[in-house]
Amino acid sequence: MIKGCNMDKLDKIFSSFISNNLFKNKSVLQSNYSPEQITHREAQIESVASILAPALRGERVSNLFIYGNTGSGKTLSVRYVRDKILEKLQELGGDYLQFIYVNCKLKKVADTEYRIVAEMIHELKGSIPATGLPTDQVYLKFIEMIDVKKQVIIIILDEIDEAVKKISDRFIYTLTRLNSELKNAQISIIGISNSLTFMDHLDPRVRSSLSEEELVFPSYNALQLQDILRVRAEQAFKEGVLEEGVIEKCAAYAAREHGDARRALDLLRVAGEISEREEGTKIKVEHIDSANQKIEKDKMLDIVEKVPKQFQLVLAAALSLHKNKIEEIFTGDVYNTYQDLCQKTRNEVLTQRRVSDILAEFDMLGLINTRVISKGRQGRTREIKLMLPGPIQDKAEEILQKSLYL
DNA sequence: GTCAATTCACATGAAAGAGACCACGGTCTAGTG
DNA sequence: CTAGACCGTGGTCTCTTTCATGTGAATTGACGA
Repeated sequence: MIKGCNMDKLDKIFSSFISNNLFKNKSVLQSNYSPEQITHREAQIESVASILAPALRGERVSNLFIYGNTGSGKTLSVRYVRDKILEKLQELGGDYLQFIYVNCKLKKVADTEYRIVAEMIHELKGSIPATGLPTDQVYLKFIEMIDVKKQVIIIILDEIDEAVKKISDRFIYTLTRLNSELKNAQISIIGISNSLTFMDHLDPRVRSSLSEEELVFPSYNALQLQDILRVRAEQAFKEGVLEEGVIEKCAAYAAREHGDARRALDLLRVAGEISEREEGTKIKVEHIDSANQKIEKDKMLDIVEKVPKQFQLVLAAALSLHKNKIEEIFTGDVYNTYQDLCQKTRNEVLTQRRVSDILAEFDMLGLINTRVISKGRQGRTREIKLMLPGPIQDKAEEILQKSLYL
């Protein structure tokens, strides 16, 4: 019935998209892009390179531990050095050096010791079932694979703090001790972490072996962010698309978030997309603001939607309490409301212990903000504040209703 | 009024269970020569 | 004789429960001024 009009509209959207493309090459702004040149990280790259250089002679290199805030170029720099070394290696015609890159934060990878080792085997082009084998079998297979010849293996564990948090530091210990079981190959580990305090919680033995060398990546300041953005923007956008002050604003926003360059690039990209959708020909300063909001919003709603049902129930309980204008929400209140909700929707009721954990996880995800307070004789509890801004709240409620009632 | 003990309502930890998934090896079956 | 189907065992993973211990300040009640 509205077919005709619909088609016209779609047609318009498509054609405007084609004719009015602000981007020259959008992938430059995506987070997995590796640029030719890395701005403002020369010193760190040199350090990494000089630490890893002995590998080119087939010698084992020191374990290296790198830390710095998110988006300070850690992963980028390490990958850059890796690629350069591999290039050099090819020039020399050697094959006695291999890198294994594992990002411990990716959901399917992290979580367990088993999967991290399995992922390493994957990186080496081996195959291993996703589950079903004893963990030591997996280690055995890994050892078998790398010990076939004399070679240096450099394992890059990105976001290693996540892995240690989930598992324990035992697996790093096992990894460092693997060398004694190897006859031919040698292993070195590069650990990359966002958390500066991560090291403090480690077993001293692990700590000393992992941080034979240490490197800090300082956060970018606003000026450095501007430089980075300029270089990328030039490649990403067509000429004259960026309005005056856009880069500066972008950099300022990101600098506020601990100088997160990834964030800055995201902002710029999303701003471009927004402007494009509005069929504008320029990216204006206002677009950065909208982009900032949109990124937040998308992130949160995404979580609301993807989280398991029990989580959604808990969130719905907290949300309804909040809607009833109850200023101070505590764990007990949420639990009671949650129980009612479960009965209404015929869902299983979990124990308070579990709900407490779920709330803690929401805190981690940033949907709520909790603070453990003691109310004296009224006991100890979490004080819960919802972190969803108004318009997002409505959307979230919509999503929750849909997935809980239907 | 002051001080230490009490007490609440959870937080936080550790361990273990349930149910799903999976690999592996052994056994059975049907098809082939 | 052999390939494939089928089973039992033993392993992991995730979510959850059970049991146990910890905790910070309002409250209480004894005490002394």
